[in-house]
Amino acid sequence: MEQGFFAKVYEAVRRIPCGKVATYGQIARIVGNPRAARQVGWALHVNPEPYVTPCHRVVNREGKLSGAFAFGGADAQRYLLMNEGVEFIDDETVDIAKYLWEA
DNA sequence: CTCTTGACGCACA
DNA sequence: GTGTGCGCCAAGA
Repeated sequence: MEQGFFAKVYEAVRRIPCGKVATYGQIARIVGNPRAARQVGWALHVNPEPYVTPCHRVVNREGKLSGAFAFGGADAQRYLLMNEGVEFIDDETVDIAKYLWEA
């Protein structure tokens, strides 16, 4: 089941604690490819198990939602993050400066 | 096997 | 500080 890059992405994303958010670049760096931030998003795109891979805690460098959410839409993502205590600056932007996950 | 697209990031103007 | 362009890695057609 070792998909290599993908498996690492899922593993890193699952490490994100509740109430925290991580950036694609952060995940990319963890998996060993700091330049593969795009592939991180792709890994979540093919996210085989969105219930175990909290892609809703993964946002871009600006804390902005990707827009393409595998759970049910950005609306669901806002609800989940807000439910975890994450504060939103905009309807699709979280206060990543305060809720950024520290690996 | 080759080209384009893609849930991003960083450098430069 | 803001806007635009290029680059990196991987997968689909």
